[in-house]
Amino acid sequence: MKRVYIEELGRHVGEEVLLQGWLYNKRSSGKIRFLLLRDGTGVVQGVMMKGAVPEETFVKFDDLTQESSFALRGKVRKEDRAPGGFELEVSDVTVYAIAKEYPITPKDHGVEFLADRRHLWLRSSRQHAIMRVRHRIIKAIRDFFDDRGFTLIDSPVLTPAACEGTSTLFETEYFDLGKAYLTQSGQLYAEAGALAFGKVYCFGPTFRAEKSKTRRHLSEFWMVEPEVAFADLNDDMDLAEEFLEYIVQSVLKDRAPELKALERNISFLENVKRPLPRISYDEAVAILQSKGLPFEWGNDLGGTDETVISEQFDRPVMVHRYPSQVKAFYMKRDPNNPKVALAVDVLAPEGYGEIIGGSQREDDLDVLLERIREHNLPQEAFEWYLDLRRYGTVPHAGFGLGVERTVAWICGLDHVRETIPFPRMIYRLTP
RNA sequence: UCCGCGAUAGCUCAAUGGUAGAGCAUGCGGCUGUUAACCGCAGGGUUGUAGGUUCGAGUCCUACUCGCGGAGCCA
Repeated sequence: MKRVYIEELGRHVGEEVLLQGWLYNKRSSGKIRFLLLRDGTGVVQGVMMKGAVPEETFVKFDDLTQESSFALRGKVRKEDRAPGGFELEVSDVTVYAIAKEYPITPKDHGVEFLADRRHLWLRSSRQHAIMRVRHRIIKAIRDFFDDRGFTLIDSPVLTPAACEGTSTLFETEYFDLGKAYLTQSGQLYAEAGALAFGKVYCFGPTFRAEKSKTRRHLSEFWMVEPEVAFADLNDDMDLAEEFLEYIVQSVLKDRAPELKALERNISFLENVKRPLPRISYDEAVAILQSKGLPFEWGNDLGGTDETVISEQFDRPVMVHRYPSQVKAFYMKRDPNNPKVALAVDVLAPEGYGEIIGGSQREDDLDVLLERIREHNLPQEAFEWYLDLRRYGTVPHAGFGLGVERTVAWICGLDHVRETIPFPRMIYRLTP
């Protein structure tokens, strides 16, 4: 008998098949019994009628508890009354393991309870939908760059010093070489890659030890960072908007059932097409002040400010040319206005905040040396980075996209903790 | 680090300072098309910890612990 998955049942109508999985739920009406089997690709109900199957098969229903592992054999039937449109006319039941009392019942649970059981929570349909969207987003990210001639140059996780010298890092002992830090960004290494390969991206986990406690922060999160040689800020923004359009349209095309299961209103997502609006920081400040917010030129945008600005647009908005004082040392200043950096942040709609941060990089050796001194960074730690300016420096630019914020936005979640299989937060290291 | 909110059955939550309850889950019974099925019965409690006020505290007060949200910081 052929072993099949639930998602392919439509191709096996009328056939006898074998399905293997776990008990999602069961219902009985006396002489007719329904077993809901979950196999990771979907849920289907098996139907048994008393008298139509041997009594020893019929009573196996009584033993099965939620999440017990078992197999069903039977004939696939199109059935409009069944969830999913198909059901299995059960001829045999094989029990593999009876589950102990399963803690996650089909009723409501609190966030803390579920987070403590994240390893089980992943079995639920909502988490299933989120992880399948996450997977599709990551595939879109890789396809996008792979199809455009980018080379994957991953950056190290263990680094000798802070990349940007600003945020708090996780620290560890590294043999006899002193302290090492978990990376907060692969960008500096991606720059080396860009000057070696022209177009590169790195994609991996990054770490921040800030004691942030908000719905937008994790201690460990994934970031993809493309870097392109012979590119300026406009090229960078062109790439970012094409990239976002590709990601969102890929998810809309291939994960519509999952978005529906998440009850996501997709109208904002359907709008994500080029061109995306581009406004300068100065224009953003004008918007904030026109809304009566007490915002002064020179400050960085806070969470509320980002929400107010993004509400003015029906799709992600790019804010460029921030005051250089609030941006990292490696960002090139605008030759037309040295007070601002050639930086861009992309703000997602609906208050999801910054999902992309990027810039054109400082490519002049002397200027970069001055920035390192201004930021009180140890020059010796950056000598290799300065070499990139000593040996054939060129204008180059790149950006980083935070995967979890992107998943939260596309899925319409209210917290990034559901966007990654095992979230790491300030007060949570397990499971 | 600061501000706010919270902690009662395995879970989600009720309970005017006066006998701690319901739904789900679990066990038993019933039901020939269920859709988080439904109906009946049963078991299940040191009300986060420590102290205080009171004739009497789940409820009021103090401290602490843990969690959640926000601010700051950051992406």
